[in-house]
This record gives sequence, C-alpha cells and structure tokens, in this order.
Amino acid sequence: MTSVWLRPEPDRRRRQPQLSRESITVAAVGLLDAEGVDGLTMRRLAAALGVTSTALYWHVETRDDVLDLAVDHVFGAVPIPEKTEWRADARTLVRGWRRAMLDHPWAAALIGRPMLGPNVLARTEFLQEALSRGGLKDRELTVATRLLANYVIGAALTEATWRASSAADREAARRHVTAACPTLVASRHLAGPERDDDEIFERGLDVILR
Amino acid sequence: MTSVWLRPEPDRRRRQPQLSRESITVAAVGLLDAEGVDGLTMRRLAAALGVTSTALYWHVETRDDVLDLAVDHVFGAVPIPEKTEWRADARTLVRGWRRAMLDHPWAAALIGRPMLGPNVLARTEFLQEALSRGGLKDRELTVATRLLANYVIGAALTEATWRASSAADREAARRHVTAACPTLVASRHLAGPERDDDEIFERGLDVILR
DNA sequence: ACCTGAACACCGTTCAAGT
DNA sequence: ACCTGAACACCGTTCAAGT
Repeated sequence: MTSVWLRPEPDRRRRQPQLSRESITVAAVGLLDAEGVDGLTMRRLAAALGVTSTALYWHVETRDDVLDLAVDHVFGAVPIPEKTEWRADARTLVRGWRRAMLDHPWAAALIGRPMLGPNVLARTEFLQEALSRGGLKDRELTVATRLLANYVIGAALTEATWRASSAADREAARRHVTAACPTLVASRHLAGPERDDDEIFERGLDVILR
Repeated sequence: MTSVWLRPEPDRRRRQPQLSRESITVAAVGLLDAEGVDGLTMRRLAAALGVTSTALYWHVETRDDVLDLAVDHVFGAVPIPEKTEWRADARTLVRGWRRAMLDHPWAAALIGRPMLGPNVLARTEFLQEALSRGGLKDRELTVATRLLANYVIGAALTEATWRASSAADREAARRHVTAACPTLVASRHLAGPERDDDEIFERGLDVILR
C-alpha cells in the first residue's frame, strides 16, 4: 500500500465540512497518546470526532494513512533551530527529534513505515545542511547524515519502548536480565533514570560529532 | 502486558504433543517472512500447524508472545564470532545483526517491544564484552554499547522499511522527495542499491569504532 | 461534496467440553 | 496435559443511499 504522501489529497472546495485531515490527525494523536497504537481504532477515532467510522474514509484511504499523518504531525513539533555553529545546530535538531519521540512513545515504533511526510523531510534536510556547513560532502555527508539519523531513531525506539512498559514490568525485566547476564545489568545496559539516559545519549553524539 | 520472557513456561512432561513453542515459533517466522506482520493471524498460524487457533493459547498467552518469540528466533541466526581482535569482533557481530534484520524485514519494526529474549541478550553481551576488551569501561562502555546497538537498530529499521515497499512505491517516493527537497535526493539520502547501503553502513561503523 | 447505515469478512481471546 | 468447538466482542473496509 503506497503511503499517504504519494497520493493527491481529495478535492475540498465546499465549505465547513465537519472533518478534515488536520482535525483527524489531531484527534488521532490524542488517542494515541492516551491509549497507544492498539487503542487507535477507526471507530473510536470517529467517536472522538462525533462522526461515523465510515465517514473517515472520505478523507483517508486506510487506517495506516492515519498513522502516517500522526507520525508526521509529531515531527512537526520538533523545533528547527536558528542557524548558528553547525555542530550546535545538528545537536539541537537531533535532541529535539529524540524528545518528540519520547513524548509520544507510540511514534517510535511506527517509524517502520517510509518517512515521507513534509515535517520529517524538512528536519532531515536541515540536518544534512548543517553537516554540509561543517565541510562534509558527497559520500561523507551521506554517511554522517544517516549515522546521526539512525542513531536517534534507534535510541528513541529503545528508550520509548522501555518507558512505555509499566514499572512492575521494568522491575521484572531487570531481575530477568540480572539472572541471565549480570555483566549487562551492572553496566546499565537497561535504560535507567531519565537524566542518565539523556547524558548517555549526549555522549553518543559527542562521539559522532567529534 | 508483560513480555513472554518474564513468565514461566507451562509444564510439559507429557509425551508427543502436537505443538511446542519451538514449532509455533518456526511456523510464525515462516508466515511472517511470507506475509508480513499483518499476515500473521492466530487462525492462519494454527492452520499452518494443522491445529485449531484456540490450541495455540495453551502454549502462548497472546499473539504478542508469538511476535516476541519470532523476533528472538531471528536473532538466534546472528553468528557469534570467534574472539579475535576486539574491533573486528564488534564489527562482525553488528554486521550479522543488520543482516538478520534485513533478511526478515518485519523484525525491525517489532523491536518496539522490550528485547529480553535469550538470543538477543547473548548478542548484546558479546558486543559489550568486545568493547570492554578494547579498553572501555564504566560510562564509556555503556555509551559505546548503546551507540553501536542503536545505530544498527536504526539503520536496519529504515533500510528494511525501504526494501519492504514495492518497486513502484519506491519510485513514487523518489519522485515525491525529488520534488519536495532536491538536495536530499541528490545526496542519496534515500536508500539506493544494496551494495551502496552496505558501504554506507560500514563507513558509519568506521566513525564509531575510530 | 460529504456523511450515514447496513453489511461483509475477518479478527484475538475465553471457556466449557472432550480425550 | 493438550486440543476442539462454539461463542463474544470486537475489528477495517465497502458501498449504496441520503443530503
């Protein structure tokens, strides 16, 4: 199934329809924040919008479309910084990127769909531009951009997953891993308190941006 | 819902049951390879095993359990290399890790569940051990391990997603991005031919392991 | 153009019952 | 201990019909 971004938006020249892609997207993000991915149902989403579930299909082709829209919406909240020094710019962007995904833990798991939304693309482009200001080009530029992007994605995904599970589960997981391989737990391989994770993430950036 | 790995396996002291966690896992991986995540249905899985769908619930608590088992099974295929020089060891492991996820593109998207399976843990532990042989310890060791692990996860996720989509969709995506932000496409931000991606991934490793 | 209502073909999961 | 069968409460999506 092709992604939303590759298909033209339906004509909309009438006035005051009850629904719009925008309103659907916002409602979807709300539901996802509250209930998680499995909680987002076309019927529940419709109910939240005061409409029949089937009405959504005039604005959107599938449930996956809704998820694509929601993910891109979250990326829209990542601030694109004023340009200063290139390292600082790249750092700020990537930091905001990670923050956004931690604020909406369901989003990280959905990156397993092509990220072609306008907000995602704009952020990626900014990142690449910052790195090119740092003197990188051609192959080096590609490598660096992907390295950074993949690092945030991976970090956000694992951290978001960890935090999305209940405290009880986290405790159980810790005991499980302690029993299975003690060296891992001793070195804090499992995510710990937030401040700690933030620190570790930043040190990773240091290595990359050295 | 707590993950499979945190709950005891049901007693099994009778002889010759038709089903086992092992057989279920293998069948699940087969189905996932053939049909993707949405194609894995408890009913279809049961049919593939010549059994009623409800029979699965004696061996497994939920469909998510099946997914956890399948992911860990895939990790079992990642070779743990003989120990030689630490950099080479880390590289070999991570390379195999990426390969495994590219061979089973559905797996990458499922990492949004705590990775606590025995096979995953063993690989992570090997990676950390290799890095510690390289002289890293404490905070530095944690940072490096997570950096590497998150890089593979991110890279595998984006690449697997890209390859899982049809050739037509990829072409459409390329045109879409070309129109939206030409600089990105010129620099091969979108994944290209396989050899190219392999190369780019390895250069990223160079940076990290420098 | 935009939304409703009824309907189709599925789901995951529970539970009593069989062997 | 392990599996079947019937049943429940949902799903996503289609499509004719309304306005």
